Amino acid sequence: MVNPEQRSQGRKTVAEAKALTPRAADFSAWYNELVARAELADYSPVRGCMVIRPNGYAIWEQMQRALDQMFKDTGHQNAYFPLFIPQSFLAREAEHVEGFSPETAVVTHAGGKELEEPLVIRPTSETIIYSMYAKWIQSYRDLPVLINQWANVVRWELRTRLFLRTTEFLWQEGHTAHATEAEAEEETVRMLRVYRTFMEEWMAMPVLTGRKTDSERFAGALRTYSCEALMQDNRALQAGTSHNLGQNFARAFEVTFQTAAGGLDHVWNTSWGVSTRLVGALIMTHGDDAGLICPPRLAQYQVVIVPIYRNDDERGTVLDAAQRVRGELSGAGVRVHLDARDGMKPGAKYYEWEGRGAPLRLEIGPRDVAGGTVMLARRTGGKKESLPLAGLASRIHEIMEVMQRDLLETARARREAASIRGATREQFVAHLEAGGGFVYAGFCGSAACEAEIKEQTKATIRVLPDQEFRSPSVPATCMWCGKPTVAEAVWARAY
RNA sequence: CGGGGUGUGGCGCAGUCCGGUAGCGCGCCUGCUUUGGGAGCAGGAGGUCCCGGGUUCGAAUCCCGGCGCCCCGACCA
Repeated sequence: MVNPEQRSQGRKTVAEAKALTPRAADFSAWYNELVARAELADYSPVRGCMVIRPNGYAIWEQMQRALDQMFKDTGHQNAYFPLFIPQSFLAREAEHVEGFSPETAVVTHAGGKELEEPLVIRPTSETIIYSMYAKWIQSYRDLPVLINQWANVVRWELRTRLFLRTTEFLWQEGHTAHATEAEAEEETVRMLRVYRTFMEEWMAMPVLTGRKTDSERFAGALRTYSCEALMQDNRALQAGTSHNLGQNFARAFEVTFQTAAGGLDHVWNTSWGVSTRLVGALIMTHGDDAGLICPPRLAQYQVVIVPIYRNDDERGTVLDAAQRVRGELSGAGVRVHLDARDGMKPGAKYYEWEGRGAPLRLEIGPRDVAGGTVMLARRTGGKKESLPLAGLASRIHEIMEVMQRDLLETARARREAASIRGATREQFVAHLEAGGGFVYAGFCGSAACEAEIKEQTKATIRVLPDQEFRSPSVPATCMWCGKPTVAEAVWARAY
């Protein structure tokens, strides 16, 4: 017996059978299918954990490379602190322990015995790092301390999504110590700017920067700043944070130093981090219904060469030519891959590399070999074009630069189209109902008002925007309660 | 933890109502023919039907009890 569903399934075209769920139909299904299709990550046997597969890890490695250089350029060194933290350390800073206790994993047994003091698996490393800084810092001459670490952290999350929120994730956490509050603030803002630069110039992802309200502040920080991006489903994603920790941890861990004047003072700390969540941000910023679109600067392979041939003769000459092109591009600093798999039709390779987000594809067949040309296809669309072999590498570099810029501008235009400014309460609610996006409006500064808005609309204040993102004019009253505005705020429903 | 859904080859699903020993699409393997946008034909591999009990001559299917996962709510990079 064949029921109607089965028959219609049997009639599906190949394209239908293999297509991702379109973003417009179900954004979250699209995201999950894309991650699987592009082989970026897979679910692990442990709930909430993920395996980052080579294609996904390659993107993270590119991110790491770029960020690491930026950290070094701003005077930071890398170090490594241990995974295990004595449980009592977390408890030393009141707000911090309250913030993280519910989501820590704790080791109580090891070596076949119960431990005298349980060990927390780091959810973040402030406590272990500042306990060490207490040993290393004696004098103002030892300051500033500018250290970063690349590490894994564990937070026992209830609801997880690959890359966006997993129980264990990879990140970097910078931890600095300074002699004055002003210096710490300067560092906090400097690193926020580094993140913004990275997100715009490498990820081609536009972000708003600004300060978090107290309710969204990092547990234990004086002030938290963040970079906020808007995904294609018009939900906001916190992409990076930078905290001015003040002297909170310095007091808890007695990180003191002798001042030039001979006095004793606590240091001023900062911490800042971005995580593998950025891979999720990249997917949801640029991906389309065909799959991932990776900006050239972060792509594992910027150019993929697909050879086309009909018989062994052609195969020989075409592969020969393809290898020469690969050599030339590679020599010119282009990350290039020749897909020489036999027995797979060119079209199938096109779809596969499009799904994986490769920015550029070169097709080389007998006609191209004869004419001394290659056929170029861009992942971002448009007609294929025939390019002469002469000067190919520099042409490819130009095209990648244009593509990198266009991706950023397209994303920025999309974000702006989904943003409204100077909103009233009615416009705020209507905008969220209509699909969402960023809403700029007047805010009275009251935590109670903020909480009520969150409860009733699910929208949170993403940031109190930095100067350059503020609106030319801001309503004089809070869009929700009508009391006088103390700051402009940007709301959105968020991941 | 509350509400809803779901568990069947690697992936997506049908079969469950009405019990008879498992099927479809994609993927995978071998061979031949193919290759400028997801190849065709032929042959083949692969399943504790989530787990444990029960009912029955017989259970993917019915009953009881667990567990996992997904979605929606309270927390979060």
